[in-house]
Amino acid sequence: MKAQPVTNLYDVLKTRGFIEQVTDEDIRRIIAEGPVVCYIGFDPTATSLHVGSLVPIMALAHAQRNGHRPIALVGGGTALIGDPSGKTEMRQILSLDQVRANAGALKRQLSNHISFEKGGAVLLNNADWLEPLNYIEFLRDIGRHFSVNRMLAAESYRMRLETGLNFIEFNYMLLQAYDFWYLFRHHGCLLQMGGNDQWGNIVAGIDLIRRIEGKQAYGITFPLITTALGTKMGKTERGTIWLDGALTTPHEYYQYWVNTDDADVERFLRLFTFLPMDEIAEAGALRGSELNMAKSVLAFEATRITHGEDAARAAWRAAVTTFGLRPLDPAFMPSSHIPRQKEEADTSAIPSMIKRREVFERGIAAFELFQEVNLCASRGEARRLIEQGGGYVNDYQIRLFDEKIGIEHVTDRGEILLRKGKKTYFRIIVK
RNA sequence: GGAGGGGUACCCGAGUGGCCAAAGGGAGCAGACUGUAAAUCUGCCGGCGCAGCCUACGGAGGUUCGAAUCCUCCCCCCUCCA
Repeated sequence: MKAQPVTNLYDVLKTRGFIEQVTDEDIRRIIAEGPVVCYIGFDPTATSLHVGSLVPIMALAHAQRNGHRPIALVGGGTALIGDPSGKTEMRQILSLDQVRANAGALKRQLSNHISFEKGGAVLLNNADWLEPLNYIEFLRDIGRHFSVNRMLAAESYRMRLETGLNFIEFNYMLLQAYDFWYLFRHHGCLLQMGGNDQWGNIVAGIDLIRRIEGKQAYGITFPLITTALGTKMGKTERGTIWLDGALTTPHEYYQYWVNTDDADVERFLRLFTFLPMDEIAEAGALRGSELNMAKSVLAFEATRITHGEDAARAAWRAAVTTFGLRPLDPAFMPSSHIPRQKEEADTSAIPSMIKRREVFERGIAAFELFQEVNLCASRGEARRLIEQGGGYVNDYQIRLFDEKIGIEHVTDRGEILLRKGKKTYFRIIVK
């Protein structure tokens, strides 16, 4: 093993495609001089983070890997206000209880990517300092530093000035600026990162720090990541790809990544894995169906990062059993832990449901079964699916929509494998 | 508060008494072609064992043999005036 080359976090982020805007290029020099405390805010607006939050999460992980100290800030306080940036309508304001519950879930998930062990990353909740704020004091100490004229000029508000912006949302920028100042003062945080829609809020924080402390702080924003098709990251036909394994199984998660558009593979390997850049460049040079190897690696690594190695291997085995093995040359992307040759067939990662043996002794119409396991939303849909030739049992195409599925379909593994179309599998465990 | 415009399926959007389960587009699903990619082409796209029935055009009533379409009241959104 050769020694790890000295890397600059800024360069890492830059070459991997994380940087859209920087408030001041000096940040590169400052990062080179020593460990820096940096922070990114996460809104606890849902019970889980999703793939769309992966860019900031990976950025924090890179910071940690390069010897810096990341702060993940849960916006428990600001979520009570609602950030108007980049939104055309007012966001639903969450209740205190919802925010608290979501903040807890968020904490658990972030710890898959970042180590909060002693001396590592820090997880803070801005409710801790925002809630005790006193309105009059806040206006006198913080509010006086803000120019309404300048705030109105901010891109994040301009759009909303047309549709309407109410006072509570208008204050969001002050609170986020206050967060940055608070973290600067109490945690020595010099750098805030965030999505490009956060630019105005980040700059406001830097200004506030300059005014109160007379010191310089920095900001980096990430590009908005969309797929080659122009869709948002992590949003699919079937819904959001969550990071919580209970909401999106590791198998679905793996499948999401393995279905990446050709044009996105190299970019996604840079953003969503830790594999070295030279290996990624090599993978990106592949053409046509060869790119599928790179997609497997992407899927495996992305799944490994959020769900762990075991889950990733199980998802890989399920993919290999249903879609066939693609042997990988050991010399191809050697840093990846992806299995490279045949392992035992294993479908355990495929979503499943337990059904009683009697059901199949009696026999059940295929379309009914497809609807019952939720492969189809209604019986009508299941019926159409099968009539159009998209229904399979154990990889045999069903001809009649009401074909009886019986005990003879149960495999020696005690399962029935249903398939919808080319790639949606469902496993019935017969007990 | 006054005047006007509007609320149609997942989204956009046509329809202004029967031919409307509602044009067209997008999204989605399936099939063909492929590489678990994209593009393209074809079919499907409210529910129900489906030549029939049920539910649906903001909500509640009403007129009519028949209403998304006409009338009344209510709710919501937008524009202009105050």
